[in-house]
Amino acid sequence: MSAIRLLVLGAVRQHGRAHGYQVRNDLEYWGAHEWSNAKPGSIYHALKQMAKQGLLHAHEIAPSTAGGPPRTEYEITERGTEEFFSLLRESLTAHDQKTDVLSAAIGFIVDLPRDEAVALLKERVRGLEQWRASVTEYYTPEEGPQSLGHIGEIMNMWVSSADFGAEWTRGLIRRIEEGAYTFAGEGEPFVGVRAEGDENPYATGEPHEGDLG
Amino acid sequence: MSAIRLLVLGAVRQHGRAHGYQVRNDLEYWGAHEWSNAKPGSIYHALKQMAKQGLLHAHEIAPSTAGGPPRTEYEITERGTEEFFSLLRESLTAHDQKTDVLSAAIGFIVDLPRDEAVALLKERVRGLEQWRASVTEYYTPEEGPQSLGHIGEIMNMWVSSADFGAEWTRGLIRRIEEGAYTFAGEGEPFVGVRAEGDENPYATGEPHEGDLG
DNA sequence: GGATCAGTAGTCAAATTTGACCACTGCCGT
DNA sequence: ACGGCAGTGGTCAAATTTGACTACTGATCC
Repeated sequence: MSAIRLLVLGAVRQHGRAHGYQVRNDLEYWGAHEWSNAKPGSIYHALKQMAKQGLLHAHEIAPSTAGGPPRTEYEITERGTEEFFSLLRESLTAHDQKTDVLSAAIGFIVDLPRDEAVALLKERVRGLEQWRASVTEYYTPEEGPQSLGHIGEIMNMWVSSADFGAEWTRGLIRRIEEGAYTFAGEGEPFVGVRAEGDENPYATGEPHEGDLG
Repeated sequence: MSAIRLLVLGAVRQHGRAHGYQVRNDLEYWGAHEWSNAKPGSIYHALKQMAKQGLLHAHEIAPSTAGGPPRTEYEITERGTEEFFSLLRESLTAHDQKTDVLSAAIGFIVDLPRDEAVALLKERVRGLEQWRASVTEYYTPEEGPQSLGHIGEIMNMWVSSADFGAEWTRGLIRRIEEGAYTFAGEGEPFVGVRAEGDENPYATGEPHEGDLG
């Protein structure tokens, strides 16, 4: 699973109602074009697809206020909301995911209650630890570690990554448990979208030096 | 860029001449189905595509010795070899890549001379350091770090990942400089493919507990 | 007053990826 | 002697992703 569906669902959800370009802009505001495959084509495709699947409801709208082709506005449905939370929970707990999925999930983590967020992250750590154990056991050949040659470096990288990921997650859990950030049901939510007309301080036309590709 | 082209090119190259199923098997032997998108469809597609592009030469071959449809055998061309090394160098140095690309590159690193491998990895470290600097500078808002809210955790994750990646790479450089492994032009190369009929100790039908997905 | 550039909004063809499926062989148990 | 299953070798349709492109508005430059 790529991160695009989660990102798009979450963006539409925060707006209540949004057209493609708005979503596109939010994702850029979040830096998502730097760590995920959030290209225009993917976004519009995801919107259409999820509308077809009943996760979003499409409103055909008159020509836009500011040039360009007519826009379609989308609203998240109940099924869409369920799907959003399902994706979010899965993305937070599953260790076997690419970085972009986790990044996206962190971006929406405050849409969950604080307790649940912590519980899910703890499950993530457990998963990482288990996976680390199973990899080291499974890929440790009887002929000694040298029989793998440099291929062993790949295993080494996985295992180290797992350790790093677990450690980082523990840090995040600690911060959340100590009261950082504002979670669902704790009053004024964090505003993660720009108001109309607000300028985006992080957006530049071309990806800046240091793009994640 | 995904890792599949590098993997397939490298596999064919090591065999001298290989059919799709052989490639498929090598990749499984390397565990690539656990950390990359090396599914049958992708592999056969990549083979055909690269044959069309002149990177591989396709030999139409009689029905296989062991059941199933007729096989096509592929041989790497000169252009294919150039492409292989080009992809390999890029994958080793570029910090803005997904893990699967780096894993694949590590798997072929010994196809380079030792000096060059070290140089490329050092460049990787430089890239990571620079990128870290540019991200921290670029995404540090004037209103203080708290203005980003939990979104700051995403930046934090990137930056920590960069630090981890750099540190891991430094470790690898150290091991290589200390003489580990056998690189190009240093005699008997590491055998990374199974001989025909050899059984694969790491293959199971279903991905084992702890699949990277 | 025309060129051209940045911003708004989205489309399209081509390439790639996914996941399921086909067809055949040989072996193993009953 | 025959059913089923694992292994061999690959195809296919559908979904997704990519990268380039269209088309329009408003402002700015010279």
